[in-house]
Amino acid sequence: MGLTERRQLILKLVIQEFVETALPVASETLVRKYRLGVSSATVRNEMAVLEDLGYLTHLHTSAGRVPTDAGYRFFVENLMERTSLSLAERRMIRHQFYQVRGELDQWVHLAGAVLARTAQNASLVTPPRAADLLRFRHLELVAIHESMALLVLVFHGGIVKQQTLPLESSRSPEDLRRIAARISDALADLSLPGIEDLLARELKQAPATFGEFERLVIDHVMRAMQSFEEQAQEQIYSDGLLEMLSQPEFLPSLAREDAERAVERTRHALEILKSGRGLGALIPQALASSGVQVIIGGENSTNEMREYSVVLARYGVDRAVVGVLGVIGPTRMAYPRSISTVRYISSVMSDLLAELHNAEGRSAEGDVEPE
Amino acid sequence: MGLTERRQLILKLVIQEFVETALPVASETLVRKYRLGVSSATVRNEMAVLEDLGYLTHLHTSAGRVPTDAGYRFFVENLMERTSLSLAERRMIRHQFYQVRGELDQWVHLAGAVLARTAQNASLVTPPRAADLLRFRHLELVAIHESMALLVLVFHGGIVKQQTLPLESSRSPEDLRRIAARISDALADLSLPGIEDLLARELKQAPATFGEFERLVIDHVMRAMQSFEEQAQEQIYSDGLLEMLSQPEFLPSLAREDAERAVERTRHALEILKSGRGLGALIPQALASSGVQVIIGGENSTNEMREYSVVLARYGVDRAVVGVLGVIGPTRMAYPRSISTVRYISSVMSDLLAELHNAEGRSAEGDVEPE
DNA sequence: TTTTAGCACTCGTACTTGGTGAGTGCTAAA
DNA sequence: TTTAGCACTCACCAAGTACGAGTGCTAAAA
Repeated sequence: MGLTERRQLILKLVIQEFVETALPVASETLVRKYRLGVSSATVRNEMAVLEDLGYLTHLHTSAGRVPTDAGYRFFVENLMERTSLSLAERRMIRHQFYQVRGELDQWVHLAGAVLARTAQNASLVTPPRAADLLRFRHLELVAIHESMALLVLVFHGGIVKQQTLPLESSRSPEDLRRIAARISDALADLSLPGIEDLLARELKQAPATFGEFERLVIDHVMRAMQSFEEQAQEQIYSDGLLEMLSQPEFLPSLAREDAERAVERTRHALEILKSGRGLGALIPQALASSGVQVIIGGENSTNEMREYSVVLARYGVDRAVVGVLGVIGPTRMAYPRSISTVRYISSVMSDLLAELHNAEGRSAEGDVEPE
Repeated sequence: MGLTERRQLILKLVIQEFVETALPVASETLVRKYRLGVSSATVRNEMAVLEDLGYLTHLHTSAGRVPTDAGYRFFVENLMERTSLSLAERRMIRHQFYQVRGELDQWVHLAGAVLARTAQNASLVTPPRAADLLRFRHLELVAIHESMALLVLVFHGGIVKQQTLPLESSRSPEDLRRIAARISDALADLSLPGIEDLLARELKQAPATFGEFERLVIDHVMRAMQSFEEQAQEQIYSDGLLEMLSQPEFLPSLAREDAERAVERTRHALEILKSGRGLGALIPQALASSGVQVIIGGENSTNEMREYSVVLARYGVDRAVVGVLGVIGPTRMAYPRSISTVRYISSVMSDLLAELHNAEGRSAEGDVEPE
């Protein structure tokens, strides 16, 4: 493929310019702004070649050039300079996470907010979940009143679930405590299939190990695990809608265009983020591969996402708990910045989880960006 | 005051018509559609009077009439027929809550979703919180590994909080269990000031009751309670943005108007819901009063909310746990429907919480709408 | 062979104009 | 008090015009 130095430079500049201004880029503009030392006609010729190669387009004859998905792809792969967040930004982010270090359930929200603010686009984060199957660790029964108890379930990876449990007859706190301890010991470290096995074996024993009430509790545990496994796939937390909607694509005032388009796009963006359609498919993919993944526009599996790019990374502790986080925005996106943001926050989250697991995080692969 | 029957009828019809179509209402339209038996000129004269009284306005000379805030207020107070949700709707809603009856933390989300769908507007829900001070019930310590434990806190009202707790030295499960039981007993049923008292008294005793580690745990408990009390004010869950944005106010295609307005309004709505500015002030107010509250447009304390109305109700079990839920949307809102939706869902939530508290809910005041 | 000046051509954007129709406000008669 | 009649207002729409940014092409220059 005959992409001369100059053509690469021009492609890079067109993309940088377009990402910055959101306006089609004219040959004249490039020459003036970047002192290319050649005439606009020359640049036009080069642009025409880049267009033939599929890296640029125009909306109509007398409009400037705009990158195509393939153009962005080439940029991300070959032209982009790999940057990091500034030291000040990294410090600030670390600090914010430090402030909620004890509250595991805040991490996801914070990650979402920070991603969005830093990349100026929407973010998506899946809560950390067990790398393979959810494993039981411990349960607790707390009476609320005579006929109602609270069942608190703790799983490996620091995952906590609560459920209410109706009591047929009043039970003393000691009674509940004893039962909880008994079941906790019996189920310790088991996954859902493991518990099923246990019950199957237990059924064959003549003197039943578990009483009726204990069976009921175990049943609730199993159902909670079941529903957790099922829900886990779909749970995508998302934030930064407002940041994304500040992009000119959604502001008719800046990008001269039919204002109705902006409204439609806004609704569309809302629907995507709310429903998670088109996003769900990306998660398993991101979980399977390491490093930062970039999906650009039409590369998305669903047509709905044609105008959006997604930058994703896995985070967590290998073979223990993992999750996915990323940035989503219009294809006209500051890829270098999005990528470094995603990479950095993934490493922070990994470190946090590693602490919980007393293990090395998988922020590895040479990306470590120490505070 | 001098509002004849006919004028009241006309005001009512203007509002009904405007709420339905979102278009200014012409005198002719009313005569035709509702067979008023008088000429349009008569209706115009009456409308002019209603305008003088401040119940209606015009955008310009040759446009139909539009209700003012005062018009809506009069409608809500005097003209509106009090309706209920249909039996089918109530059944469906009850059913949905029944399906998540065990999962307390799902209730808020479900309430938000159902409110939004039923009222076709955005919803807001605050999680149930202790009516006065948060009271401790129970805690649990679960080791995650040698130097990290999970602290699970259970408070009155079924509120559960989790925190991680670094351990200086490894401790056996029995050790942790014993410590947890000891502290649980000591702090049982105490509020934050109560715990402070206890510690103050304990300090005077010669042989210290609590060891160093136990003090650390109690410290974490107190900090968690503190931060919970502080956060509780601001926690407003909101849903139904998409439903609200389907209202013609936000769709330039239907309501002929500068499309840019629609975009601005959309951003504005997003900001309000996200930041909770202008909403926070309503919560204490709604907590203080019983029954459904309606705040219309300019009646809001903040200017930002000038174009929105809010329908709010308290829910919960008096003197135990309470929360607030409601609907927010453009002033052009189907008030009867919003009000009955809010009332019904408040009663459902109250019933659910009452079950947890083994007490009668406060869905009382004659509004009981049994399934 | 590559670069560039020059220029015609295209097409989106903004602004103007005139026509249309919905709806009011007023007046005078019923 | 009601109503027919009518002038008047104003948003909306379509067509027309002018403008300007930017390209594509061509032919000459390097």
